[in-house]
Order: sequence, then C-alpha cells, then structure tokens
Amino acid sequence: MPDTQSPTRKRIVDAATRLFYAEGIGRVSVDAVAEEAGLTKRTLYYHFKSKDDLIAAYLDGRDQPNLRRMAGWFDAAEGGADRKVEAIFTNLARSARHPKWKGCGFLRTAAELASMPGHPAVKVGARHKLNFETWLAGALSDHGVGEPPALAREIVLLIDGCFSIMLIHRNPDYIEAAGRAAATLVRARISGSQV
Amino acid sequence: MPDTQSPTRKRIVDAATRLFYAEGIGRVSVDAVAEEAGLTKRTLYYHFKSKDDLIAAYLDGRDQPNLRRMAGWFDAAEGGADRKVEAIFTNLARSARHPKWKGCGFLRTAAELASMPGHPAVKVGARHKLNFETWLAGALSDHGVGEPPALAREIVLLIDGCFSIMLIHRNPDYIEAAGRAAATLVRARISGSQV
DNA sequence: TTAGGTATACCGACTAGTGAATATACACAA
DNA sequence: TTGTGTATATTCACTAGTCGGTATACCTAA
Repeated sequence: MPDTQSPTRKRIVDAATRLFYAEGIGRVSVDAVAEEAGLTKRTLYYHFKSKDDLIAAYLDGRDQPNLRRMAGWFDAAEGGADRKVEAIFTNLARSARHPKWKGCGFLRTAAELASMPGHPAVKVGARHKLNFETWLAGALSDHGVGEPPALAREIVLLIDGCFSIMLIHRNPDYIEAAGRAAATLVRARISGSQV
Repeated sequence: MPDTQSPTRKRIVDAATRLFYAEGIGRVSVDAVAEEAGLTKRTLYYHFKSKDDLIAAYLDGRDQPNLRRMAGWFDAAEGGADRKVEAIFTNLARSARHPKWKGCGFLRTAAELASMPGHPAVKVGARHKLNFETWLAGALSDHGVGEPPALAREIVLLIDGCFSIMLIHRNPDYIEAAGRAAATLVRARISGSQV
C-alpha cells in the first residue's frame, strides 16, 4: 500500500496540478503527468489507482490554498462588509489578468465531468465550494450583516458567474461588475430593508 | 464545395448536438457523431473540415433557440421587471430538474477549451452570451428600469453562476437563490436609489 | 529475506483525419 | 433519345499516433 504522505506522491500531485489546471483534465494524459513529475507511468499507478483518483487528489490539494487566498483578500481589505466583499472581486480581477489564469479548476473539472455527476472529483469540488460558502457566511455574520447564509450564497453565485463568463469573454470588466453587484446585495442587508 | 443548407449537414449537427451536450465535446469522438447521424466519418468530413469546425457549428445552432427560450419566459411572466427577471430563474430551475439537463453547452464548451481562448467555438459562445446580454438590456429598458446595460450584466453573471455551480452541487436551490438576488438588484434600480 | 518503490516494455481500444473509389444527378451535345 | 462530362455527395479501408492501464522484472533498504 503506497504511503499517502510520500514525497513522490506529492511530486505527482504537483505535476498533475500544473498540467490539469493549464490544459484541462481531459486534454492531459497520464503519460504527460508522469513525465512532468519526472518518473514513469508505472510509478504513478503505484501511488494512484486510476486517473480519476489522481484528478480528485489534484482538486483536494487546491481546497485549502484557495480558501486561504480568498479569506486573505477579505481580511486585508479596509472598510465595511460591502468593501471587504468587493475586495475579493477586485483581487480576482487582478489575478485573472495573468496570462496563465484559466478560471476555477473546480468548476472547469465539474464542467468536463458534467455527464458523471457522481465522480469523486466532483464531490471534492462540491465540498470545496461548500467550505467557501460556509466560511463566507461566518465572515459576514462577524460583520453584523443580515441573513449571512442567504447573502453568502448570492455572492458565491456571482463569483462562480465571473469564473465561467471570463472563460468566454476574457474581459475582467465582468468581474468588476460582479463586485459592484455583490456590494449592492451586501448593502441591501446592511440597511436591513427588504429592498 | 459542400452545401451549407444540405439536410445531411443538418443531420450531422443534430447528432453532434445530442452527443456533445450529453457527454461534452472532449468525450465524444467524430466516429460517434457519424454513427449517431447514420453515416460514415468520411461523409462528415466532407461537410466539416475538422472536429473544431463541427463543435462551432453545434454551438451556432443553439444560439437562437436558447435566446428565444429565455425571452419567452421573460415575456410570459406577469408583474414588473423584477418578477419577469425572477421568472427566468424559476423556469431555469424547472428545466434543471430534468435528468438530461447538463448545464449550459456554451459555458461547458468554453471550460473544456480554456487553454484555447481563440477557438472558433469559444467565439461563437461569446457572441451568444453577448446577444443575450444585449437582448436583456433592451427588455429591461422597455420596462423603465435604470441603467439597463449594467443591470443586464449583473443578471447574466447570476445566470451563468447558476449554470456552473449546478454542475457541482446539482441543487436547484441555488437557482432560486440567484433569482431572488436578481430581483433584489432589479428593485435597487427601480427605486432609483443608489443602495 | 522481504517489502516498497521504480523501470522497461507492452496491451487492446480508441483517436482525428485521409486516399481512392464510387454513386447520384443534372447539363448539354449528337 | 442517347451518350458524355462534371460537380456533388458518399463509402470502405486505412494511417500514424495516443489512450488508460498492466505484466514482469529489478533495485535497494530494513
């Protein structure tokens, strides 16, 4: 039984992360991952029982880093909850301008696996998105905004809308627009009025 | 030179539409499309110069039907602009419950082609999404809502957010939540106040 | 000696795309 | 009416290469 902490396994996941994110899971062969990791396919199959297994491991490795990045942007921003939420979008727009940016790995993988809803990688993605939504609801609650769970969900929808539409238009203006919409939704709950 | 109106070509596009939407463009071979259309691969290649060409034709054929469907939902709904916008989401949630529903073909294709931003199919998708945004801005303008282009863009972001996140969670509650958020954004512009 | 880890070499199935031949239909001249 | 040429449309058989996955053997450290 392979060691789940082994440095070899980590090297494989790192290689898979680079390639899967850059090209998409369907366009990257197991051979290519093995080569990128500097070992043979047989070794890769010693550590992972299938390509599907490797895909799930790739996404699992992105869960915490992604969460920390988003939380960092929120925490670092000045101002009230509306400004902090908008800061997430501003920072997202900045990263999206980087030429290597290819959207959200979780969403892109789910899109590629749309015909296999029970795929383990989709489940990992669902857990990640739920983790984020839960964290955001808590953060909004800490800032005294009304209905944190409902608001967090609406913001999540705008964020994932950005990720998707950016892959079509490649125009960060959409992210800025989503940020303004999110701020509007936050303020609708700060004023307490049922707008 | 092949006839671009030929019934054979239409048969191929129809077959491609069924398979590409159900399985994703990367998981469907040209052989499979030819078989689904009831002809040989060589005939398919007489009508389309490449698989990429066929993918673009598939999406091109979905542009107008999709637009008409959305516009139909909007027009048929009772009430003000907020209710009409929310109706789009309610109907979307209803279709999403159908077992054959696999999200938005345009977004899924763009996600699969994230590493090829200039792909002809992505351009077709961009045109479609822009067509929809433009139509929605016009419809909102007809109902006297403020800042129709900005509002239309925000609603588009929520719709595409639904499409994406549904592929992960498979939970139509997200679509209902997006509908409420969209209605909130519309009302923020009906009251004219800068919420 | 034993077990974890790695390498070489291979499997059958499938991939996008093509060469060459042929079927069909219509135009026009004898 | 018949024969010939031409453009469109279709088929069979094939290429060269890639896919995920595996059988077998080897090496090294405990």
